[in-house]
Amino acid sequence: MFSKTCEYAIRATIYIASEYKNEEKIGIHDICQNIEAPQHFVAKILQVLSRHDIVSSKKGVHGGFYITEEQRDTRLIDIVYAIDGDHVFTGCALGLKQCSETKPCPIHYKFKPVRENLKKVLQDTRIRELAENIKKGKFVLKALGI
Amino acid sequence: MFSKTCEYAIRATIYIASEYKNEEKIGIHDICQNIEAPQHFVAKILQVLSRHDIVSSKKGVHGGFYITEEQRDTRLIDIVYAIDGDHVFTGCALGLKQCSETKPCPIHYKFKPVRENLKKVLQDTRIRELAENIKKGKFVLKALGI
DNA sequence: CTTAAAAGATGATAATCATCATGTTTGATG
DNA sequence: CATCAAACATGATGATTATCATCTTTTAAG
Ligand code: FES
Ligand code: FES
Repeated sequence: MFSKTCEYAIRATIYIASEYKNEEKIGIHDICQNIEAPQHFVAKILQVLSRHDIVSSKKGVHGGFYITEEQRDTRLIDIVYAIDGDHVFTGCALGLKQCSETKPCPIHYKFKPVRENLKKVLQDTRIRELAENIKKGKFVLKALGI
Repeated sequence: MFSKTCEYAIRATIYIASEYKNEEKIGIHDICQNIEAPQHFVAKILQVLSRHDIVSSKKGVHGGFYITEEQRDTRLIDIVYAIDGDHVFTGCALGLKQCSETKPCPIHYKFKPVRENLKKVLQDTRIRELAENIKKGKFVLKALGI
């Protein structure tokens, strides 16, 4: 559904939002350990998110990643757009060069509700909410056990 | 959503089903021209579909690909399983090693209906129906114009 | 029974995506 | 103002996916 890059981006953002408080920035090492992801790769991804104003960062001693109150309102769809682009929403499910309402592929109309449903979910879901749920322990950001 | 391999697989199967009649097998060249896909690649894919009993083939003079009446009842989900496996249905949307109901990721329950909807569509759609619609000219298998 | 046209099989190359490594810039702190 | 810990930037490697090429097997037909 999403690229791995995008999966890591979402998990990292949620983790930062769930951990950040009292101005204490979160280090990349900490992040990667808690979302079980490769450090260098996630570092690169977070730089992109930072440029897109989805997370914030600070260099130097006591630096790290953090998230502002406004950024907590980021919707999942913003992250998907920033990383994967709009392909999943506007591309043809069967790979035609153009997804078109007038010259559609055979499954266009069958897929439309699926895609609209997906889009709606991503549009309606904000980082704030997901981070709260992580804090409450309702959900996890890495597989437990083995 | 699907791999390119899977997209080509579905398009090729639909094309074969829409063209095959009077025992005249369809050649790979014909197929690829009409679905706008790379010939060698699709040839390889069709061999896999053939082994999975999704399409049929015959070697030699007047050989080619064709589809039986039973094979026309193939559901899209069968093709997806044959080519892409079950990842799209059972994998975690955020890339956790395990998608789990008891230790889910933050978007598990939000995605559940999307995935179920997707699965239902793929389960309910048969090649026969799609091929009929192509014949009627309601849909296309390659982008028109530029 | 030879030929040629077709799919089948296998491996090679190319493109894309994911991951790793290395050095540079920034900024708090003593 | 020197130091060091952090993110930033860029490029290199590795893995996976997509595509291409070459040869083999099958089979209708002359
Ligand atoms: S044309 Fe294929 S999904 Fe719209
Ligand atoms: S745990 Fe992530 S989708 Fe089920």
